[in-house]
Amino acid sequence: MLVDERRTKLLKKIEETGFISIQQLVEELQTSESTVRRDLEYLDETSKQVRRTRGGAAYVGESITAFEVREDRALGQKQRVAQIVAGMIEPGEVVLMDGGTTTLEVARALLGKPLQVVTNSMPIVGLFVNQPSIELIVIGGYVYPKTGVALGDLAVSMLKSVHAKRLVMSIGGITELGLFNSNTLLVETERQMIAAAEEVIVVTDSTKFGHRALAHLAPLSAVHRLVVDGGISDEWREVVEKAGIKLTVVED
Amino acid sequence: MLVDERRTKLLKKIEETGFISIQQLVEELQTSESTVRRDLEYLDETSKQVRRTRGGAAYVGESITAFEVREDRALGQKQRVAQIVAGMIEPGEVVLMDGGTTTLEVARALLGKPLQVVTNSMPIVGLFVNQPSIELIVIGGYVYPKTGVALGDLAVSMLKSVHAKRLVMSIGGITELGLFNSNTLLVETERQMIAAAEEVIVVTDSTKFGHRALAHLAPLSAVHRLVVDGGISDEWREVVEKAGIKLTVVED
DNA sequence: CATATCTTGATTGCTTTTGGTCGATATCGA
DNA sequence: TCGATATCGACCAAAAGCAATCAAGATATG
Repeated sequence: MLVDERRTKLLKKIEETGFISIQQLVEELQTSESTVRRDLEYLDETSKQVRRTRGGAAYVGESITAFEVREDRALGQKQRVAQIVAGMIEPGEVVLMDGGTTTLEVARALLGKPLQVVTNSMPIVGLFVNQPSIELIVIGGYVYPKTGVALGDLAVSMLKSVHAKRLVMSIGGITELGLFNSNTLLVETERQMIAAAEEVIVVTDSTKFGHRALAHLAPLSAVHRLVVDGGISDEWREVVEKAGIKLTVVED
Repeated sequence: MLVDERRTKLLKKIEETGFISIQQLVEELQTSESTVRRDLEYLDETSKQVRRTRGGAAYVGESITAFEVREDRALGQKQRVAQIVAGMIEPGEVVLMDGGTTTLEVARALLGKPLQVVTNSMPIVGLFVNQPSIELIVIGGYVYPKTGVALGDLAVSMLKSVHAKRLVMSIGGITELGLFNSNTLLVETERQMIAAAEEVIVVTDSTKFGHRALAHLAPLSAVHRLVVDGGISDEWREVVEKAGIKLTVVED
């Protein structure tokens, strides 16, 4: 193999992968470690697209390759569901928002829309603070560490003095007996949220159906709308609709 | 795995979670405890976004968005003042924390110390959420946009049901007439904070002396301690000490 | 054809990185 | 308060990576 040919191949490899080890290059180019080192040294000096690092080389040029594209796979579904829910919310409304990763996605989809948002979720607070279009009211209380949600008596009593048009909430499980969640303090708080809202929108994924969690939250009759991904079975569709809930299924 | 790659991943993990244990990092990065320690040590020194704490590492950057970055000039001084104030606070205490850039700096200096923190400042919430050593109680209410502080009736009534050992608060101005701040809603909330705390620590910079702001907050007699930078004049020192306030001056 | 030059692969010490151990120190629960 | 446990920093030996060097073969040059 010619020198230039080998170096071109090498550069291409680095470009493709972003990172590559010397060992890997030795194998792929069928040459010695010394040669690879020398080639890298040369490319590092001349091309300015390659940076040598201990153990290999990295591509630092103007990203021909999709560096960041690796990350977004499973998010697609949740984001589509979130978009649908966000579309249900009218500008200027008062929206009560529960914690959870799905509701956080909904919050992202709401960015830019003029709203009054009431929430006990610190991640959502972090998202909305300094958003000029959003008037933010935070529900205080003991912040549960893992989820960043304010709970407890303080939260409950504070919720008693607010009122919202819609509630967007997520759940830990759902059966014909109603909604479930895993934490009794959380359940207590969420009950008060339901009491404070005119319309209750539950957003969940289809895997939650048929699962009960530790604590019973509310009967199905408390829910007005439910948004779920396409994985929901026909049996559960029927259960939900029989309960008088407006069901929206977001197909893949 | 390459060194830079590993450190990048590590930094990302910390950023995502706010706090992460060494054990968790060992598992997720498939490396040894020693290596993780060394990487953390490196990141702690260089990146200034990461702070090592016993058992893991915490993200110290502006995790809750970059809001109002007027921490320009006297930053170093502010940090020294913050360190002093943080030293006044014993592990295990209940601390009530006001909003403001100086108190935020105090909060940073408190990272890692086991405490119960009560606050209405969303930036501080963003800093402490996910910190295992800190039990966080957030004061709810209407979130004032520019500063990210919860105010209003809801905040006041919630403050009525809490009690704290110490209050760390900042002010807009101070004269012999007492403390001042620029926002009546804020003043109302801060008055309730003073009522809820056993010891009131005011932290400020020397430029605030002699300036009145829109709203009178409290007389000097409400203050127990005051921490200020070295720029304070002898006249003001005397005024403060005459008022029975324990004065700590942090020299440059 | 002989010689000079270049390239390559292997070897050799040297440095960096790594993973484990050990005593010291901090934290937590009784 | 006092042990039990966890975490830490310092140290060390092994492994990995590196630059420098050398010899053998290829290629170019006269």
